[in-house]
Amino acid sequence: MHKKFDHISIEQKWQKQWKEQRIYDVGTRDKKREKEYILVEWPYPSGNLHIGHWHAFAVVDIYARAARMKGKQVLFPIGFDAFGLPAENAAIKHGKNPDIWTTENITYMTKQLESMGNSFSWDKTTQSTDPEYYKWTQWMFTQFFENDIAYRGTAMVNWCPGCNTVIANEQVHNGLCERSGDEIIRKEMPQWMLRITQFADALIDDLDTLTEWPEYIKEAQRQWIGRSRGAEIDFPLSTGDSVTVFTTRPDTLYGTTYLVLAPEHDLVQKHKASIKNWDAVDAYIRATATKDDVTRTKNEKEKTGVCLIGITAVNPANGESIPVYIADYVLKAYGTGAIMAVPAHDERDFAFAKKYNINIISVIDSETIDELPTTRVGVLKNSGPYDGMHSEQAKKAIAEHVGGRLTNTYRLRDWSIGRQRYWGVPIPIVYSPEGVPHSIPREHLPWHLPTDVDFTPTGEPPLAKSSELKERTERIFGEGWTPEVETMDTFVDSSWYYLRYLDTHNNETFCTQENQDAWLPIDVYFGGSEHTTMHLLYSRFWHKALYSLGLVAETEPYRKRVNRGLVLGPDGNKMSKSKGNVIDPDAQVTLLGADTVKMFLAFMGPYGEPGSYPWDVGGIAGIRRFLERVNGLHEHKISTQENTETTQLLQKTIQKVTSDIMLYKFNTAISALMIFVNHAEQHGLSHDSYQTFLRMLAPFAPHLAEELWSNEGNITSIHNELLPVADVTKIITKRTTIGVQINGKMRGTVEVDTDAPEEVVFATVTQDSLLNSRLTGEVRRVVFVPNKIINIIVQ
RNA sequence: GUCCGGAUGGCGGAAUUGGUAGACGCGAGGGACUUAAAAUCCCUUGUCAUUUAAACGGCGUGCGGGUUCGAUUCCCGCUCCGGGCACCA
Repeated sequence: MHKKFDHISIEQKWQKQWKEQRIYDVGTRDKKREKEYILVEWPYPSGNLHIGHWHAFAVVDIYARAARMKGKQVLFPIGFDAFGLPAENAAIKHGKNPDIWTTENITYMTKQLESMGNSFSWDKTTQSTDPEYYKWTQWMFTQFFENDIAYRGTAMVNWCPGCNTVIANEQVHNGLCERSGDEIIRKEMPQWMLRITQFADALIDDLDTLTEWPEYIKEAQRQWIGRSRGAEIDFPLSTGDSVTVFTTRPDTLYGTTYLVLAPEHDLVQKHKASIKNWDAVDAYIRATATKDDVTRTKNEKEKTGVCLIGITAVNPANGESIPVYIADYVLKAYGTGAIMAVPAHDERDFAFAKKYNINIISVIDSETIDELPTTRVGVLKNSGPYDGMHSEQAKKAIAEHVGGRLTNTYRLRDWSIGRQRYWGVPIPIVYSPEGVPHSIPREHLPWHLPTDVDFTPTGEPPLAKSSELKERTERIFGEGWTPEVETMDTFVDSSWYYLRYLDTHNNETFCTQENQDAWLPIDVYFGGSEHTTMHLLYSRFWHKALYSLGLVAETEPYRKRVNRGLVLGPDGNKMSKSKGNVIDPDAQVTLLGADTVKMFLAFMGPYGEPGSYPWDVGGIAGIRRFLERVNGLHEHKISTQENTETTQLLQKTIQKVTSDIMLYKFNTAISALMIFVNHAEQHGLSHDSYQTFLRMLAPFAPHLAEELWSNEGNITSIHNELLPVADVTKIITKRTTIGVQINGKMRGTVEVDTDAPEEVVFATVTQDSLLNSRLTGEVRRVVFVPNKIINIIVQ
């Protein structure tokens, strides 16, 4: 009977020792070794590590450890993204400062993280709430402000009149505020913005340089940015000025029979006096304002709008007078907030024109007979001098003819980063007595978050209630100066943390050029698919903005990106408290051990493919059984010569395991380890093979591998060893089994010498009485693939 | 509606520059050990039919076609599921 697998004492013992000896610290860059910067999305300190965190960090640790055991210098940092709403809500609920709540959570979760036994680079940790961190978030903002990347603009927001504040999209239900029940008004408000749209082309085009990103992630970003190529065209109005529309189809300009403005369009208010049916128009504008995007798309199957009586426009192509409408199917924030409507060639315009009896003129003669509307391109008709021209040429020709400007428009909008919240980075701006914004000079950074603040919601931004902040501003900048009272969106904090990890304690700069050169780019970034278009795009933008200011040397931060799958509850549903299907990792670790939990999560399915995997109670027991057998494997060591098969299998296992790890296919790597153990238990293995196996096991079950390694009398850590390298010469086998097909159907196998030629294999088949009995008639053709298959076509 | 994934045993999943489908694990059934149970170990396990049996055969990777000596893999047309986006001009 072998020694029991006492995971609790083994794990405690080695975690303590690793921590004391700091074996996973990276220290300074050692140029003699290749580097590998492995990044995992830093967690929010919600209070408890859930199974998703384990899936995110413990499984990636296999990859990190393997890289280290390949002799690389590995940076595998972890930190906390600690600003945000939950802390503020908890603070409101418990009357505690968010700082205390956050710090307590971080302390607890750090302990939980240590129980994972990960090889994190604990000497490189940081957190977004540390003033030494947000000092640089603020500094970068001031650089952006001074270079017109950050600006004071306006954005459409959900305004709750009851709460007297801006409400996030997810807090609006059926047009009503989740908290107060008041009807939400969509309105434009002044906001701090970042010019992400200025980088839209680079954000799309540079995706082509990211050759190691999965295509589906790049495609998601392209779609999110939503670049449309088209033209801006001016339509003169009867009021004397003009309206600019954006269109992707300038070739259909002759078919334009009306214009539509977004109800919120500036020109509507401007020409209030000229609009004869103002009451109806005004009512429509007010009705639109109460609709958030969700209800607008749900309930608005039918197109609605109001004609602006008293205002007409001129189609610049043919000089004809056309009516002007407002309609909520045109959005203020997209394009120019106004469209030229071509009912013959746009489905929405068609439905609208039918309803309001507007002219429909077809200007495209497509090859096939289409019912209107058709959005096809084709040869033009009813288009004056352009009749007979093809759409593609006509787009440019007609746009130029009417003085239009070829341009792109994007679905992506500028990033609004101001939040009327307490628990965030204060926006480092002060206003002069005249109300002009100025960035706060570097010597006053960090611009501390004040603590004399009542953060219970009243509608007023919490920072506006701080007398300390007010006094501080006047003391430094002079009487009458006032502070900005908004804080930043937390996506800002996480847009550059990968840079701070490289230089966590630097007081002079966010990260030295030397450290950047030493570690960037990030070799692989592991994360959740929910961040594909938000965080991942924001941080790429942030990096490009820094690049445009000469603060970083490369245009892209992440060389590879891997999105992991999702762990579901045992019932196959998403884990949630209300469903009672939540698996508590701490309980599993106590019961079965950290190595078991980690290996089970790795064994569930291929990492890096967007699947979802139910937690299988029997499955984790199977992993535990496997580790117990590994724990007893030393009893199968033999002092006599090892079986050749065992030697070969070991080499094959090394090959399989090491290559699978690099492909994030930890599931099949573990399967290969199991196959080896099954074999070794039956046939025995040498001392050398045993130790080689342990080194392969080390990334997967670091505690157990260390224990068994030390039991072998080794005095240094197994995690400072190198991964075994397969000896290919030992894998070559003398005999090979070849599949035999007759007329394309599998009929059996034959064993021949490896690399045997066709004649030999064929002869072997004919010597097999069963196979030979099927070879009736004339052999017409033989297809032979060496060492794999022979297919004999008869008759 | 649209874009991106996906569909393989009772379950999670293996295997694709087209070449022996179902590795590994779970579950299930049978057996050994035990007074008994747990644990452990051994055997069986895609499906259908035939035979006393060893065996051998038919079918089989969502559905219907196609290309090929050979298709889970490639092509065409569907169905269903998951995720993203959605009046985008």
